[in-house]
Amino acid sequence: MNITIYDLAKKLNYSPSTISRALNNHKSIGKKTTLKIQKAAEEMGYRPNSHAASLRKNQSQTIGILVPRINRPFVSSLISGVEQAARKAGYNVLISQSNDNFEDEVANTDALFHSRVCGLIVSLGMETKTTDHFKQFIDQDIPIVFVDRVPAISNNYKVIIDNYAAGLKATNHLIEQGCKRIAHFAGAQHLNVYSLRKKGYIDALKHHDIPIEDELIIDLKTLSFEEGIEATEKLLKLKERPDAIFSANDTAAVSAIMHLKRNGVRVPEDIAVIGFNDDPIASIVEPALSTVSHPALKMGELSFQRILEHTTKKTEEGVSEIFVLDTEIIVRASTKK
Amino acid sequence: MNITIYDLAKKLNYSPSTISRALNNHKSIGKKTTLKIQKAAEEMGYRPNSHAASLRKNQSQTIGILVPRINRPFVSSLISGVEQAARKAGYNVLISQSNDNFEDEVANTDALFHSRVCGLIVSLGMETKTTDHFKQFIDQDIPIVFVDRVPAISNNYKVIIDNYAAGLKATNHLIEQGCKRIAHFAGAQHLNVYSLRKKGYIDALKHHDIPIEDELIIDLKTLSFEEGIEATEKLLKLKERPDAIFSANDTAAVSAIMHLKRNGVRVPEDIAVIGFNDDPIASIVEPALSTVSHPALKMGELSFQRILEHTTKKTEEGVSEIFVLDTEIIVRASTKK
DNA sequence: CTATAATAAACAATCGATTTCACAAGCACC
DNA sequence: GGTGCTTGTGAAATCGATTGTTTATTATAG
Repeated sequence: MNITIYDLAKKLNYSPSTISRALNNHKSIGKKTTLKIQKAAEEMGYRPNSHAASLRKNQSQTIGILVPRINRPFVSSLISGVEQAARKAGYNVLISQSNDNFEDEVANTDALFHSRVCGLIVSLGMETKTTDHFKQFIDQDIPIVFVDRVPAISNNYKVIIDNYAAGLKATNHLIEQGCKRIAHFAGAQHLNVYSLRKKGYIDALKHHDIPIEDELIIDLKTLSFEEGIEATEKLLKLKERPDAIFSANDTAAVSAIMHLKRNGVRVPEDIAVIGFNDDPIASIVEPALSTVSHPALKMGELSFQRILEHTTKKTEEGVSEIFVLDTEIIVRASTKK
Repeated sequence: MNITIYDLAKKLNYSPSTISRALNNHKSIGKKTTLKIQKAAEEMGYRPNSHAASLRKNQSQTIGILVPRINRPFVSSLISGVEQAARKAGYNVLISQSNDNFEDEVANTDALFHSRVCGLIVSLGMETKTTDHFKQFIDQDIPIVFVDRVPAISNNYKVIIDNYAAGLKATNHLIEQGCKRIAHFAGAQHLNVYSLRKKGYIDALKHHDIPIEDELIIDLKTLSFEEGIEATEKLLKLKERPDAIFSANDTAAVSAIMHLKRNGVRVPEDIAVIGFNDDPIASIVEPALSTVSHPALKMGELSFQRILEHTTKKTEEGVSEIFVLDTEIIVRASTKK
């Protein structure tokens, strides 16, 4: 049914080994032979059986992606970027989601490992505090690229944005707009994306000699729409209300804007709001939400590049490289005082 | 490095074939033997090498997904649903996107075919008018499930919503709100999701003896944000403006609302708007957009179920079944006159 | 107690590509 | 003309699981 290298061998009067080598551009095969074989393979519609190759090499031309949830704007764009780059290079992409559940994350990691992926791209779940489940990859020198939500371990690649700088920039932007009492919706602090944003926020205030007030910093678990409303409610009850909010994501920021408006608070005049991610909803809410843009697609592409380079260049074991991408403050109506 | 059935065979003093059969619950192996072997496999952390099995069986425990674009709310939810169900059943999921480009769609279909996926879930691209590239699957009795954007061919499964009924319902809803001149933003008419929605719209008008006016039906290519604005602009220039818009997707509907407001047209008082999909932006825009909800996650799960049943139940070749899911009109402020 | 059937497990071939080792031909050199 | 080298190719083992065929074992019947 399918054409194999044996069929080619018979047809061309070469041995299967020669066919295999020619198709892989092995240097030990003569140029004209290689060309002849490749042309014939093309003509006969030969398609390599990737399972056979994977079995023999104990590795597949497939990379795995593990994310908390596929259907989030940032994540789906990230995946899109990975897929795009991988497909172009002839790699397949296996996906899995942990639902921010640690056990699922471990199980899926194992499943991808046993699928013999040649590389793994991971964005950690909310609950993840240990990383033993990734050890098996490191042991076999299978590259792991952590994206966005990364752990503090080494022996892997990291593709991230400078969350600290972004936190600084966002807060500075509010200060430039004349805000003096800036609140912060912080995410789960054991995830460095959120703790760094908070740190940036705090340092920006310090640089401008603005006191840090605990009542203005609201730690949220998931930064959901509902939590955004609750947090906003808390701020509204304060004796001295803030004049700005820096939310660690857009979802909470948008819900804040909507809740503020419902309560007769003007945005940005009374309270300016800036978010994080540049989700589609950010440009739809009114006033449009200023935010920090996250180059999701590019992060995906870059992540795949890391794996490809590691795989092909055969870099020495145990490399750890961190790639930091730029963020951009997108100024919209919600912060234009 | 990895434990194989040979290791198990040696350890337990059985032949590899017995091990294999025991692990697959083959009836020709005694009960106690089966149990003993399975327990030992578990204890030793045995993991089957899926590539070996795939090679031998010429088929993998992997299903392929082919969609136009991963990072669209409907699609990423669909994928999420598929992944969830597949993972639970021990299947892997390969993804690929066509970018609504026909050549990419063909190339990716081929790639998935040669990856020996045991089933394929497809949502067609905008440009797709022929379906020869799927023939290879049908020939080998590999199940294909078309979702949402489906072709008119048989020998496959289809998981869809009743677009005609949804078009009817949406239009009827507007009529019930007292609208008399209802415009329609129609999508590419060679895709039946859009032509059926339009048909529903037209028939709803007919049922209520409302004349169908060509100037109120605006055919759009992609229903993008920009096209939504252009279409709205056209409507505003009409001598007699409509009092409602039924848009075939939310993106164009939201951009219409925003453009209407910019032009001093009140929504819903002057013009009511209803969309389609229930994207996140629908509940953020003001007034919140009424829309037709699409059970994306469930469609994904169901699609996978089709494949699983086809694969395990070994149904006769050439079955074609269509699964039609319910839609729901979500009434929000944009249509409450 | 033997013959036959039924059950349990082993043998060996197979899937398709890769890769180690071997080998032959061609050439240069002394 | 023999030695040593390069270049090009082939034979055969291998990766790990599956499966059709055989063999060994046990149970049942006569």
